[in-house]
Amino acid sequence: MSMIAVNVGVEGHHEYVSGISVGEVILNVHGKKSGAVAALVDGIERDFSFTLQDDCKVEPILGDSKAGLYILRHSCAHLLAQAVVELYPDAKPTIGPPIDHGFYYDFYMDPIGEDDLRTIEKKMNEHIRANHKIIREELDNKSLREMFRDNKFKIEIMDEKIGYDVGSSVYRQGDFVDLCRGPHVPTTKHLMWFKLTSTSTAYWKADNKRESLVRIYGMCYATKEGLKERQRQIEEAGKRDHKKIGKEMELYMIDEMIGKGLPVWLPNGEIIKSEIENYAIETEESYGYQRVTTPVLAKQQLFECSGHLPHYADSMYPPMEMDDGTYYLKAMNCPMHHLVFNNKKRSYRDLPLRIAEYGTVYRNELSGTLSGLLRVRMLSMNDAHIYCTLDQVAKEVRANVQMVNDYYQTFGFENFHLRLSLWDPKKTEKYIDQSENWETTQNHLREILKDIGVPFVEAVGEAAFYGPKIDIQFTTALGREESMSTIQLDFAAKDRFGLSYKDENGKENGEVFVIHRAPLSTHERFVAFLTEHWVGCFPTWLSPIQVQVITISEKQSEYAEKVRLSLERAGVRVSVDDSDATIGKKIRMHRKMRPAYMLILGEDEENNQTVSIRIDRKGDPRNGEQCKDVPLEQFVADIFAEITNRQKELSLIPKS
RNA sequence: GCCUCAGUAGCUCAGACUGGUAGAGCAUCUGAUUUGUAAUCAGACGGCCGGGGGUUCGAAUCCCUCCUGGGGCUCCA
Repeated sequence: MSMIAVNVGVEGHHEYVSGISVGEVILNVHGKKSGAVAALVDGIERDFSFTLQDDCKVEPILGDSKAGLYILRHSCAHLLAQAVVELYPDAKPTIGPPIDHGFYYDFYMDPIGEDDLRTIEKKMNEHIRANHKIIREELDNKSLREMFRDNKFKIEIMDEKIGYDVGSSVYRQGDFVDLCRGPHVPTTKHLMWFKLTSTSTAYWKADNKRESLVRIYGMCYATKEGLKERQRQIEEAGKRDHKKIGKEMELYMIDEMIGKGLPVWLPNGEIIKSEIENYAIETEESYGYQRVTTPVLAKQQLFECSGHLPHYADSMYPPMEMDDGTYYLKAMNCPMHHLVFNNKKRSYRDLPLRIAEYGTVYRNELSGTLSGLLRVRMLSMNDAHIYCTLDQVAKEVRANVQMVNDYYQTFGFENFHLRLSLWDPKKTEKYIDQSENWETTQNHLREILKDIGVPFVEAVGEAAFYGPKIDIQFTTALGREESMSTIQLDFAAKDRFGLSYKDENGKENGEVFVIHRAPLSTHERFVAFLTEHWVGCFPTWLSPIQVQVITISEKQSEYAEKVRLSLERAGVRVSVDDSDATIGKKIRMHRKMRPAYMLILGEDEENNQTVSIRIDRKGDPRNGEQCKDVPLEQFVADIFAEITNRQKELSLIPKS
């Protein structure tokens, strides 16, 4: 019997009999309650049953670590499949991966509803109580194919990922067995803290020409607290929902008579949108942009020229037949801006030329994807296109990354990262132009990003149809990632639109590169983000109601009117409530509209020409903070400064 | 578009499973009250129960269909 030396980390080296399982080693070193679900043997994830033959290094993978949760969720997906095939013998399991906050499993079966999820959960709990061992088995190719001969999806997976020469592993728990490379938790009792969350459909291989599958989502954590915490997070995100807050604050409405995905900006929302737009105009003027306005529709020929019709037609509203041709609503501004560029002969002295537009485009997004202001068919934005030489691209991109940083600073966004979005060379039909151009432009952008020195990730298949992009990705309250800003490099427009300029040598030069950029997403989406980010408690400069005046009794109506006038003269948005309701009632009524400040005016304030400032808006942790006896003149001057500086915090009441 | 859940007063929601005269709170309006920091009292107004069709003596309720909204349809053994 030979012995092996196992490096168990801080505990040093231990000697064991060769052939011992890694689970036993972990039990020996870390005890029963270690919280380990699997192990890292020489850096490779292994089941507890993995046997050690030689000297090696062993580390436990804890259930609440990132890798541990991944294994837990993967195992929970198997448990789900076990319950589903037992309850629905005809169901064919396909794939069941762990995902960021849980897992899912896709089945080829008849659709099921929410009630069925509870039945499945019960069955899963039975198997957890039975505490099945989860056993790994190695099979050769032939036995593997024999075992799954009734499941064409598993066979297809083998054809693609395993082939015909080698075998692979399966995992068995009770009567259930699934093709899987593992690793898994040792027994089903580790999967106690799970919950099935929803069901939906997905296509096999995300291909809508293939079979439609039933997808079941769930979440799974190592501990009760983990599960509770996630449920709390979901609940918290619900409170931040812009659709709910948007309704309370009367920011926007959507009416069936107008159409889905076509929001109406109500006065309060319009204020926020205009403030953002004014800020953008100011910023972009300082960055050397010139503004234009182009029509919302144009002839078919324009969109054929731009490449929209061959590559983007599905996302455009259907054509309108007119006596002089076929018209389309614009889905993007770029083709018209290209024509602006071409409107006169350009010299190298004109470059870079930055053309901006504050307008609205219309896109026929799939009806099922529409959601409040977050996904709409009417997109208002501060759009712009930069026309420059290849040499100038780096500087322009850098300026744009800088601009995005400026904006995010003002809006207080911290939870974001850059993403280089590349094309998918396997799906060339989705994109225009030749592969050499894609490769060189992508490399160019990558170099620029490296040179700027900001961290970024790369994503294949996320490019625009006309070129690669730098996207700024934002993480929402629910932990989901959304694109917020985008900087896109277009190498195809110059040929399609014949863009050119007279260069320093007096030659007509056609090497005009176009940068498409939208640093603030669309106004619709951006306001949705802002609303969620601040729970509707906007900084003063963005607040639809900056000051809500509340009188103690109707005796102060006259003074309230004076306060209103002083504030309005300073350009402050103010609203007065001098009704005969009690003070408590009035505060309660107005907090839902989330004014930046409430001003309480009573006899004392009137006598001394002062105001009593209060913060009270739904969802604000500073609620109830107040500041009495502030001279009216001082309040007006201070709030004017706070608004003009676009301050993020309410500074008129010192933070306690 | 596809799957799933839902739609009742301006808002938030009962009633539906088991068919029998549509309910509550808030908001609004009218009185009373004149208020000191998260709900003063009383009364009134307010509904094609999302639309259409069906079953039934009778439908908010059961069935079909359409519309609108929420969630999902990106994560690959």
